[in-house]
Amino acid sequence: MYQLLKQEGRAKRGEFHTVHGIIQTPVFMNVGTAAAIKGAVSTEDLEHIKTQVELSNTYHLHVRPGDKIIKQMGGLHKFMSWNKPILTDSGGFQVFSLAGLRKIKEEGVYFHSHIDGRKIFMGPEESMQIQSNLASTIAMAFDECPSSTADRSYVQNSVERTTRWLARCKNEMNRLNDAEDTINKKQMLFGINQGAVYEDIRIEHAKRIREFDLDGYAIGGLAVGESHEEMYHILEETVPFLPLEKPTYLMGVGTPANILEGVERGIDFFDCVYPTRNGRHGHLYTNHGKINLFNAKYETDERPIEEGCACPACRRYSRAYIRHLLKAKEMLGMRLCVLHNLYFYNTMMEEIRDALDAGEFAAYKKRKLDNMSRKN
RNA sequence: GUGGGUAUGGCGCAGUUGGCUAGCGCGCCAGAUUGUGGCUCUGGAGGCCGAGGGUUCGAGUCCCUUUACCCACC
Repeated sequence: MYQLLKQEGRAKRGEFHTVHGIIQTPVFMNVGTAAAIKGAVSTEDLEHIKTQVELSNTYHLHVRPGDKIIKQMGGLHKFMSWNKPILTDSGGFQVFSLAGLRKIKEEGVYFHSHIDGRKIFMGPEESMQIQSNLASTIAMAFDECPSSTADRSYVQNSVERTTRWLARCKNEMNRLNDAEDTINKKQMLFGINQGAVYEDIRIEHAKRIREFDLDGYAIGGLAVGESHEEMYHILEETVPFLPLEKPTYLMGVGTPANILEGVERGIDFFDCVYPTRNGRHGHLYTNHGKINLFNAKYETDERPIEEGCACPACRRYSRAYIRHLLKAKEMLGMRLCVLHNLYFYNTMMEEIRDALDAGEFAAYKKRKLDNMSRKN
């Protein structure tokens, strides 16, 4: 159940009640594709860096270790020892990101496993079954994410198919939630809006999927090659056609600036690999812009990544030390960097919520953007 | 002391029978990366080839001298 607490312009401040606790929005979900945040980050760590929601991937967990094994182990929460909300991505995005390894048909998608090459079929029903086995808090509908450069007729057909798939997802989810051996009988379902950069297709699709009365609505297929301006424009045009009384989720986005712009346009949920992937590569977010710890100028830098930061890395380690760890390929280096970046994102979301509560989001956003663009 | 070997950008090396603005890996520097295949990709800076002399139209490549280091034998 979503409760809209406050609005500032189109920006929403809300609470999303789930069987695994309340999610304060806007929120940034921390990406742990294979039931783990890459970089040797434990779920215990997540409790220290303000993580509210963990995100895992249906496709990856289906391939390894197998959703049936996870069900046997009591579901994803028990398996990875994390009792707060988990959102599972449907596997739909892999249709896009693993392009070349797939064949899309009306019934679903044929993949080749990136692990061992074996052929896998996944359609709406399979995706729902897998996600039900994983027993995540929120399941995502199985969709197709067409390329941002796909032509109009392709996108039109693709989106119509995604709508048909959504109907099948909802039916299957209802059936599974009623089944006797289902772990999470209150699993929620978010639908996904598509339409590439064609605003009329986006709007039409938004109207269609809201008729399904889902638990939340995502906007997919953005930040895949189009410009930031196009992305913001699509958000401005599309979000107003999604129900205000339900959470909105901008999938796969993004940079801190993207998130601030997204919040301003009415987005509640975000997720992105940036803080984790960039952390592993030594790119660290600070309030004065991004820094690359691999740079030689940090070789003898005794300062923490960011002065005043309370994350596990900044509390006791210097840039010089962490740089050394990264260059020596010590796991601890990645770990500290990922922790810092996630802490940065999670803290920024907290600041955004506080600003919204105080009715000062616009001012906060401007200040944050100004600071981050400053050279240091 | 004798014999042999090596000296080419920060490090490790390629450089054919001497021939265009001397390459490569790593490193360094700067970017990219948006529902993650622990990656990958894209640029950039930096050597006049140990030093000196000679042969030649032309030498990192041949000759002489010299210096440093390595190995072996005394």
